[in-house]
Amino acid sequence: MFRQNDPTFAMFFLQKGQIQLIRHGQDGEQIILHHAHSGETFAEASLFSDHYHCDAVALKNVKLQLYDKRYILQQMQQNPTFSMAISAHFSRQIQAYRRRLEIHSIRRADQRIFSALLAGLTMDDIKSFAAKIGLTHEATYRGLAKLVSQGKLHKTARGKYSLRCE
Amino acid sequence: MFRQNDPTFAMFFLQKGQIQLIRHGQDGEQIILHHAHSGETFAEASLFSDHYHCDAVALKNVKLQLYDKRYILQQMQQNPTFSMAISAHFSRQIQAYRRRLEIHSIRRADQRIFSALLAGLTMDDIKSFAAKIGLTHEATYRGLAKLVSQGKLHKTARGKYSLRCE
DNA sequence: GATTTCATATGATTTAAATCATATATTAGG
DNA sequence: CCTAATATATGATTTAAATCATATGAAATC
Repeated sequence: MFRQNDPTFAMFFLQKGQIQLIRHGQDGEQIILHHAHSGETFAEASLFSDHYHCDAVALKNVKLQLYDKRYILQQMQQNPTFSMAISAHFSRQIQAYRRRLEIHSIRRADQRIFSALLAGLTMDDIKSFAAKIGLTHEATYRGLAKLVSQGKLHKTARGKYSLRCE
Repeated sequence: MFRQNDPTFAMFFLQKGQIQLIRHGQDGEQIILHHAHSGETFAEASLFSDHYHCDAVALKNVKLQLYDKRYILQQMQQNPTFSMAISAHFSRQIQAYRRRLEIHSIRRADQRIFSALLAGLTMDDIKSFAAKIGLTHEATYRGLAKLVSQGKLHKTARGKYSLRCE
């Protein structure tokens, strides 16, 4: 999508696929800053910066929407309602990330999985869900099975689970 | 600071202390949404919501700044530069949280600690640093000792560590 | 100044998730 | 349709962090 130090031109909405954001240190080491999954926006901070500070590399075939930086900034200048909407969107993301961090701090796999589902994290497929919440897929399969046996989850189909009484 | 369902009146900057944000579910269960540490803002989303959606409870003696909601929204309406500054602040926070999530996904304690320090996470005291990165303080002490023995960190004093060549 | 409290630090043990292995169901591709 | 690749699922083993325990240095309190 873009490379570190490229001039910024847009922020993105990832409709499908997966994007990895990597920063390159001066001594050549790579730091993974973020894995963007489908349904997420990324490179928001590029709106307020001249150059991208990391690479955005597609890990799967991706489908994405591009939001032109100049257009957004212009709208923000002219249209307070637009600004407010952007800010509101950002603040909700901050909220969501804080919650995800708390979830990541839960040590027991089954509790972590359950909290993640309560928080509304989507489980498109189990392997990427496992990665999202910082567990191996094996631990996630076992945790899901445990939650089903505890009656906290309902298994609707192979690989499909739903919260009870939701 | 506030209780769930209270009408929103402000967002906060926590100068000192620790605040826990807790949501109460309908069946009485408590969900920890966030632990705010000194130097962090919280309740940003309250700017765009009528009622607080969680309790904010002080865990230590706190010192905080209060940003009046009406004033901020009024400024955002009238002053595009202000709006942009708020949005830029939010987007940087999003960036930082994403990075922290990646750090949380690193399994080896020493690597997690090192990445956190590289990312610029502050280590005011080791116990709260350990909590921030999702490790026990014991694991953190051991990880720090290992990093020192590997020559990646320098121990400047009891409980004080610094990155080499920074 | 003595005492309590807490952070730092490390040793011993337990535990649960990671890892490695394997099997089956499902999907994708030739 | 057949084969290959992948997701789901679970068993066996390893590993490293959590837990429990203990000791010391530093700061706070009386």
